[in-house]
Amino acid sequence: MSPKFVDRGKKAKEIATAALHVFSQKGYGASSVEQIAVAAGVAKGTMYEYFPSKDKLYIAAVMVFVENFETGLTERMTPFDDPFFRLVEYIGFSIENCSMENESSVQILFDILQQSVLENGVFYKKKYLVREMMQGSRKMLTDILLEGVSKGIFQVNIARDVEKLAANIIAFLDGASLHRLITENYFNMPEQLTAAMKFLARILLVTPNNYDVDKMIARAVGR
Amino acid sequence: MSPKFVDRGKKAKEIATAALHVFSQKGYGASSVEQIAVAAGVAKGTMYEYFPSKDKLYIAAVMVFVENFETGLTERMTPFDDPFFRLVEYIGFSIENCSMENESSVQILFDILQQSVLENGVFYKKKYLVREMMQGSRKMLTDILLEGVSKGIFQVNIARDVEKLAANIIAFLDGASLHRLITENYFNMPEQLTAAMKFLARILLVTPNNYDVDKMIARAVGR
DNA sequence: TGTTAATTTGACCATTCAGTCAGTATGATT
DNA sequence: AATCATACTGACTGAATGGTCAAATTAACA
Repeated sequence: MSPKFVDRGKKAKEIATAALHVFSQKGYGASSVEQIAVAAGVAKGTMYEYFPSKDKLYIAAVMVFVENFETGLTERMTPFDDPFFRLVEYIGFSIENCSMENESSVQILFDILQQSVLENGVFYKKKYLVREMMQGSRKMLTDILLEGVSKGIFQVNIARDVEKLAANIIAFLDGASLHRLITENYFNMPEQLTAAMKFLARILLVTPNNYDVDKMIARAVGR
Repeated sequence: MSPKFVDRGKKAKEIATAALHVFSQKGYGASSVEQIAVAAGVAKGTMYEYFPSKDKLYIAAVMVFVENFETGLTERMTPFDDPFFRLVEYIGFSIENCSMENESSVQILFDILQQSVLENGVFYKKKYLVREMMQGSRKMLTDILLEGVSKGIFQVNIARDVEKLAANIIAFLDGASLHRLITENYFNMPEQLTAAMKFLARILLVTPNNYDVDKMIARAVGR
């Protein structure tokens, strides 16, 4: 009288990770539970043992994505002290996340947004979930900006509307990632971002001339 | 010996317009041909009389969208002479296109992008089509910028990388529209764009103090 | 090794949907 | 009114897929 036992939490996460792969390649609608089951190396029935529906499975997969994203972002920024360097890293991470070799990351992001916007989307009635999930990385950015102000590196006046500025920078990065995917070689991400960063440098920094933006971007991207 | 006759071109466009409505509400995947047929007031069979497949129907619908978009944009900008005013109108049009009362317009935009990015999307192998369709509005923006330079209103140095600047502005606008849809009231579009426009004004204008950006945005939005 | 409950499986069901097609309706022309 | 090519219809088909469940498998323990 003692049954077989598996670590259900761990297995659920494995399945969710496999699901993330498939969902990012094909999007929610075109990914079948069967496909995901194959990718996860289990039978379809097992999927429903761990997740009650395709929707819930998707949400779990998205949560894995957000987790990975934030971990990657944090890892990348921690080595740097100067807020402006951290900002460049933040943006560099966005570039990498939409490089052609590694599209899936942006693709799932847009699938998430799609699912929030369309009438019958998974997140249509649950936009608060998406907002919550996005809060993490926005907070990181806000913190960088405020830190820059308090260290006297960024101009004081940005502190008043930090939230707005952060939201705008993220909006721009997402838009840029997106255009990069569509326009392929026509939209050169490092060049575009270098251009944008130069503007940003002029707006943010107290002493713009202390930084060589071109060199910083080049280094951040050529990781 | 003389058959019934209908203006097939006109009817095709009517169907495509109805299709655009449905596609913007539900996205490509979740819109059924039957639904579109009902919306267009014809039978499903008739759809296939005018469009050989759902994909082709989608492309036709998207073309209607792009056409409408460019017409609207042009109409809105023509009354203005000053390039900076035209720029504000350009951006104001983006705001309107993502106001909550009129979401469909942004929604179809993101569906298009989704269809370009996902493996099995309608535009996945036809990204050039999307590029072509987007060229129109990008050209308008480039023209505004160059005109501004040649009239001595915008700084000369932006002329060198106009294309990049234009691409970045559009990327930002798209990203902003997107975030607006998800974050709903948390992302206040006019405020966000006013903030962004102020930065842009400082970067673009030779004499920023000649313009009252707040007032201009307020007017452009309160149309 | 046998027992037992947890775990896994995949055939099956019900539904949805793109696309087809045989037949019906239309209306310009004679 | 009769003709007939064009236009239109909607029932049908075949394939895909979300979700179920009875039966098979597994592994901890006695």
